[in-house]
Amino acid sequence: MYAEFETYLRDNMQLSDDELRLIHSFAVEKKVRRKQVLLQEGEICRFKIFVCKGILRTYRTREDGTEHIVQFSPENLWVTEPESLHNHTPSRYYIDAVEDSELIFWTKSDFDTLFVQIPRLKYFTERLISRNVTLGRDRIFSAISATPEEKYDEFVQTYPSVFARVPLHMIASYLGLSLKTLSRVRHAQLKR
Amino acid sequence: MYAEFETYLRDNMQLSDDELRLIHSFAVEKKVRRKQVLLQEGEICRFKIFVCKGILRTYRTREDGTEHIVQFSPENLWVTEPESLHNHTPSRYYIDAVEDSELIFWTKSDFDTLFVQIPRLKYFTERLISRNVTLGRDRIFSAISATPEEKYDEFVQTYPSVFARVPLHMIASYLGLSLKTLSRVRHAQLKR
DNA sequence: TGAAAACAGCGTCAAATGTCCTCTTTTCCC
DNA sequence: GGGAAAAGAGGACATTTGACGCTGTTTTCA
Repeated sequence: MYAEFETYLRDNMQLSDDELRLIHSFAVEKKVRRKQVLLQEGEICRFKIFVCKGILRTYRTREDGTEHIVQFSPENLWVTEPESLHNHTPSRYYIDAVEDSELIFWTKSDFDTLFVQIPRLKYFTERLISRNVTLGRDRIFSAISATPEEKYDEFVQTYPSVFARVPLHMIASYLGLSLKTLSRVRHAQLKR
Repeated sequence: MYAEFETYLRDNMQLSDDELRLIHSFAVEKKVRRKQVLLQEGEICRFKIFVCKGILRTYRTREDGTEHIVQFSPENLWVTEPESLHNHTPSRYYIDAVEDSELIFWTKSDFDTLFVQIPRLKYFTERLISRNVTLGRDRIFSAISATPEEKYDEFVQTYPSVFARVPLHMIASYLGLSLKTLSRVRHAQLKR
């Protein structure tokens, strides 16, 4: 499973063999089953995850128990709960597996060590955060301005691989629509 | 006007007098009038702004010309368009002043110089980004899960100073509601 | 200071959306 | 293999929301 990650590293950073070994030395590989929970609300998040295979989701619940997905994370993405990780505060989000998945874990302190020893890794991570900030803004803009149909179309175009693999009610949850509205949008599109 | 900023710096970082002078040496102060545009869609963003006084807003338009506000920035906040700034790409967002405002500008390259010379400033900025990521997530969660009334209440509680100073139609734009819905929510609350 | 623009409330109507329900098919898991 | 759970479509109905038009007030600015 580590092979996928090493490919990812080589594709995105120029690292020496020593550096690659160092990163590997802190990594913990783990296979999880569908629905397995990786982080519960109230827990303190102590890790960073890289998704080699599968899909994770990050969501939050309302008082009435409904789940609202803020993020899907398929292969080659990093997942953590930054707020909880950095501040050592209880997480307000859940993280679980949508499919059987293959993951690699690092603890925060190990990753901080890596940052010190491998500046390029730090730099790369900053670029990822920057991209995430941009995507987050786009998502907010879409959420406050787009029609349900536009939201659905954007999602399908932007995350085709996720779209094909997660149940519709999760897509509805991600988009902030009822399942009913989503199915109406889809139905209307069949006619066109 | 620079005094407010220096207070802010002293409150948030321990910096030497030399460091404070260095930061000052790159700063450009500017007073702007209400509605003055600081960044247009299509322009490349070349600056970071600190708001000493007033309120800025960051928004984007749809094809039909409607404006959708993704951020308000009152005193003591930093404003830029990170995507455009980092990648030297045309901005998809506008930034303008909601009130007459007092601002301080730095160019990207000057700020990068400051980061190198003052590690503590870099570290502090990372904390701010981290907080912004958290706030962004909260905003997404709210946008996809909350009722109009909840959105309005959250906004009033979270940003009382902004609430008191911007017109209602901008609040509606920020929350993703029509002005009509917003006024209905407000009307309903008067009865309680 | 006077005209124009911005702001915000209100009413009506039509459309969009959600809730609740049933029913069917698929998937999961022991 | 079989029973249970999950997924999703669809109908009926109530509610919410938005679009539009109109009005009155305040603010802005030339």
